[in-house]
Amino acid sequence: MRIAAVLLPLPVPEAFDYAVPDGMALAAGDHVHVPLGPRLVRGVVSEVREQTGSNRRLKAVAERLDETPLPPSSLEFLEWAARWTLTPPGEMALLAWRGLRHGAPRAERIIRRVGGRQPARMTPARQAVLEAVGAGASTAVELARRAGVSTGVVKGLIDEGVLESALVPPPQPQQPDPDRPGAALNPAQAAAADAVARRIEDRAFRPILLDGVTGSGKTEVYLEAAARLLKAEPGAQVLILLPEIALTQAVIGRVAARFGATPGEWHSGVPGPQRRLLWEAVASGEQKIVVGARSALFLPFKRLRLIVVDEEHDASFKQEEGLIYHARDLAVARARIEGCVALLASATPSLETLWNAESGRYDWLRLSARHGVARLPAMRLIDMRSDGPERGRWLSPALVEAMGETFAAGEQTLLFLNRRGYAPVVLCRACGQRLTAPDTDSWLVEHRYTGRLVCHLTGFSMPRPRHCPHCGAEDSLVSVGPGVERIEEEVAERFPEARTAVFSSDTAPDGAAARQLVERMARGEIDVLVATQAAAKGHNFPNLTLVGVVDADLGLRGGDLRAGERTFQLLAQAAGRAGRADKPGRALIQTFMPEHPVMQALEHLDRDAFIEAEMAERAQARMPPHGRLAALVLSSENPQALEETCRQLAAQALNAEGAEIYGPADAPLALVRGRRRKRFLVRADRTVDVQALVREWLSRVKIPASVRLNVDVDPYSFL
DNA sequence: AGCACGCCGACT
DNA sequence: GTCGGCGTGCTC
Repeated sequence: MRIAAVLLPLPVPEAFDYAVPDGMALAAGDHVHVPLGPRLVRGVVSEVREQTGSNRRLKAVAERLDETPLPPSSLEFLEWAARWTLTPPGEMALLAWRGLRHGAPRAERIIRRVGGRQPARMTPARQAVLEAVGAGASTAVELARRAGVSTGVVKGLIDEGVLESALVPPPQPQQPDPDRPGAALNPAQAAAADAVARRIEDRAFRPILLDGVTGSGKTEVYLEAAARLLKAEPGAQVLILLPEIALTQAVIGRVAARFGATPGEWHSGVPGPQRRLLWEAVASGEQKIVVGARSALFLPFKRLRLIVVDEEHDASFKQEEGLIYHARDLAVARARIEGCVALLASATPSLETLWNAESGRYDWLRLSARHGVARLPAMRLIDMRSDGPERGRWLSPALVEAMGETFAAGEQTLLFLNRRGYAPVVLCRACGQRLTAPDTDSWLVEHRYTGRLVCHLTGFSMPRPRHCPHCGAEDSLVSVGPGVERIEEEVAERFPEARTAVFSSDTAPDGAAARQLVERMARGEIDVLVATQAAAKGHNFPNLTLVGVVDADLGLRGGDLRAGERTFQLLAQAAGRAGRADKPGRALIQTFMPEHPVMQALEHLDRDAFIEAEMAERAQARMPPHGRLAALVLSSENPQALEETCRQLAAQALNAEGAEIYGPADAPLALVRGRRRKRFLVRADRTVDVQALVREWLSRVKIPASVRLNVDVDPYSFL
């Protein structure tokens, strides 16, 4: 008798065994329905083996589903990732077949013009429809929406034979043409592309760091390497991972221009049916190039030969909610399992990656020259203790003066402040209380455009009240500190003639809105753009010559491990926006601690010195990348159960050689949505298997159902 | 995650 | 005397 191990989307530590009914052809990777208690659930077979001893009576697999199976390397990757992140393997597997939740898109009914036929009677509504349809084709609903008329007008034109409707099947993946001429590469780019291509030809696992300053042309390098791969091996597949959905459109455009074919697009914003189509095309090998966010890592590639992790240092690769994983680390693991190249690209690589490059575990390719004639911006620190603005203002005289010069020259300014909304804190002048979301410790942020107070942690929001909710005083609430909206207000006061805009996840909530803002900026329709990190990444504004960092110290407060590293990366990237074309740029950085190593490194654009100092500090503290961390966050609505669980965990904390367990401590946000939160931190030397240590520790303590435990291996956020 | 089992308050 | 609240525990 044969046994199938089946991964089920449950919080259980291993696959469940089922008997394979006689005559059922079943293999690893197959999708099945199996009985679980009183119900039938869906799962994926991880292994089929012969029964050895008849120990237990097993239930039988109910049904093999007619779906594309997961390829063996996908399964292997999932199981490895589950062990690495201490996630139940079935829940990890769910990420891989989530793309199958929807059916494939059905053939779509589209409307198009018939020859040059004109309607017998022209009306303004009909005119609008004919203009909207132009030479292209679209659905009736979409067409009517664009023309601003009802679908009845469209129908009338169809009846008259001016328009016709036709069924078009969903599009097939477009095949990239690697023989199209690419961009002309400078010698450094050509050498790097050649080095990557040769590693790919080795057909072996190899991580490569592509380390190049902003504007040095890293994208061209990896597209050229991909072209050489696709030419040599037409069945090869390439995955390009990006930290944010907002960046996908730009890269998709670059890929399309290089290869004459739109790549597959994978992220949460893509509609379900389209995702199903891409999933199948990736599994069959039809889809050669995929551009996506971190979850694209779980696609069922048939012959993955190159994984690119662009902006590899970006903290957005760390998934923080639900399943917690770092897509960059898992990308390297997937490359190892596939036996292929992982190319990590960044202008400001993470310490982890630099450490691997320095030790020779990764190849290290450097691009130093800025592409074309552009030079790095002139950096200047502004000491806010001596040269700051008057009370209630946030822009220093030096920055305002520079903005004036820039504006007078007809050039653009980017003011960078990584803080959404109008004011980060609202407090009552009468009682001194700060407003927070219900049953939560985090402060409410004032958003003046919408007139609401918003909790950025829980999503709670309310209209700005007239009375203090604590003491009832009227008109006593004051907004403390600046957000991007407040900076824009100050700019408008100081430069009434300047055209201003705010770029944050509030003003550009989706890709389309972001693209629109970027285009307006690129066309020169905005003089001063006030932006959060949403605009710091990857956009090129030729007429932008001044970058002002409003509060450079923001990311350094709160004292988490990577505060310095992250601040350097973010601000170096923001400053790098200035002066990309032939105009010299400058960056002014407002700080209360100009002597801080991060500020010194920024002023002198001396990344290497900063990295060296930071690395030495980490080595001293035996922190990553010189050591490893894991965080356990326990939360519960029941304070007694939480206390008791923490007490037991603390009592069972094992003292292994080269590892320490700290805690329990109140998590920095000790109360979220009515749940109290406690935290343990494990620090270990690199020689210690942290996952095994945590697994062993947790096996000794029974966690009651009322207490939720989140294990975060290699934590990034310290909330 | 579901779903059942199990032990204490308001109803025909 | 039952219906049902959700706390606890198990599912191959």
